[in-house]
Amino acid sequence: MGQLVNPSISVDIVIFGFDGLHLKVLLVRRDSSKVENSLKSAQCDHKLPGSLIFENEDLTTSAHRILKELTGLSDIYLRQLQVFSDPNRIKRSEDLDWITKNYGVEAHRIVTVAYYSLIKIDNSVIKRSVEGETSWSDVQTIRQLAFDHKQILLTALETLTRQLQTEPVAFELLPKKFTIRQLQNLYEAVLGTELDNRNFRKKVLKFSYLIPLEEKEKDVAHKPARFYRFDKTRYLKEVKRKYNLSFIHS
Amino acid sequence: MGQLVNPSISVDIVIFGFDGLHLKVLLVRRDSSKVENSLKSAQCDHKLPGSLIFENEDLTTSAHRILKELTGLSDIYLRQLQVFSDPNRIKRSEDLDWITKNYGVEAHRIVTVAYYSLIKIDNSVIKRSVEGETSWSDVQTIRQLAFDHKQILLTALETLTRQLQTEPVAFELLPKKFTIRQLQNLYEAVLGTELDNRNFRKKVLKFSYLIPLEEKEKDVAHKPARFYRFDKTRYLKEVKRKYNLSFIHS
DNA sequence: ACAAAAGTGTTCTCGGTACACCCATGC
DNA sequence: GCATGGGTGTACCGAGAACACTTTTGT
Repeated sequence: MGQLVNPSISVDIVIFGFDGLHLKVLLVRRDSSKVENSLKSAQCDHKLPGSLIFENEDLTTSAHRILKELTGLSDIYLRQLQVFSDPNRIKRSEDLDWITKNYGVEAHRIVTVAYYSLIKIDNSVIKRSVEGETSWSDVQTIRQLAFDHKQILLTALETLTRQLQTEPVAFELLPKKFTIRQLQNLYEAVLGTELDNRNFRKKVLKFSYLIPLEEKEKDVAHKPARFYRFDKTRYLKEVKRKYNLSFIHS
Repeated sequence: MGQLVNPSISVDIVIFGFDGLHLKVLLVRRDSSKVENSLKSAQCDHKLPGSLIFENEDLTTSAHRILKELTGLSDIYLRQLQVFSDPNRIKRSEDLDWITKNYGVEAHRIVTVAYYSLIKIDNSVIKRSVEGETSWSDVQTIRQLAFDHKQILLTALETLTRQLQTEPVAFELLPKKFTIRQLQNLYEAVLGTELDNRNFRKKVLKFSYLIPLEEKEKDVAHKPARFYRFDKTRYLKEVKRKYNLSFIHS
């Protein structure tokens, strides 16, 4: 690496994606070949992407570095989640061995800062070098993960659910052109409920920042759906307008 | 201390209080006597309470330890805010000197985890040992603070504003018995707006978890106001009820 | 012509907002 | 009796929820 590594602070990232129907997380397979007794942890050999940090970098920079190494992309939605600092969060000796051998530093206790990130699956050409090591898993089917990563994932899910209801983060997960149905599917997948299509449409089509395009679906065996795109500038204007208005009321 | 200190991770706490009219923060005065050139930083000699962490403690435990040392209280509302990790957040050499001399460890770069905490000012008998060193400051009047603590304070304020509108945290800042007017003053102070008293009452009195008491104000030169208390159990029930109902809708 | 999903409108309820006056107390 | 802040009610408006049928395409 050539840079000074801080042996007590790491960054882990929950990277969400949406395939049109299910919410996915990007996981990496731990290479257990360096550690004996790897069979013991056979069922736990997936973890969140992450890394120890360099002494001269901001943690957000670390997180972006990890994302870049993994996906090749650099302009990605990223947000700090929270710190996980239980002194026993990495307790099993194989886990400590794995870290020591993987990073070449003597690891004792590691405090990790969790981030979560939203990416458009179509964009994310997972880089060749790590292919086979990384995979999209359906969030609903994940049973366990290495370290305390399951807990981190659950926290990220909670945050995503909340965000989705208050901020326009959905569009980070959808392709640039999307149909209203895709948008609704995303909300239904994350919130775990069914939504009334008529009311959903009525609601989202009121937003000035949802721009209808001329383009429509093709080769589908039903009435083709119109595509829309998200206009960030208009969104910011709309938020500002509401904010201003809220000062008139008391 | 007798315990192993981690020299690269600290905890800082924004402790909010409410005096009935203004929102306050608890600040500590830096003892600059150990550092030369202390005059240079005369205008910056207040900081948030904080400390480096021990290797064997969870960060929340660290934060509670700091609160206990400062106020003598242990059952206090505490919540993680976020990490501040700019490699240059502590850049001035006096600052580094101060840390080194204060903690007796060689400090280079410190990543800090900010917490925020809400306390009832009447309860908080600031412990004698640190009296004179700590003080409640009016949030609106604070101009600058040591390190990046001003920025941390602003982040905490934002979070508090948001929380106040979605969770019943107001009651952590008010005495156990309070009047509706006190509650309204708190909202007005934090949100920075005036609220219509009739509508405010109508709204909050609908909550089943706001319990009217028989007791009223005394010795006031106007109609005495009734006291209320917050019932946490009922709050949780009400939340649960709403949550269940939200599954009926779609 | 039929299957399959897209797209559309109306009614009702409820929460939020605007707004003005009487009430209990100390002095 | 008057000054001071506590406490109350009504009318309007807009957002959310329930609910069923027509449209466009491929086969």
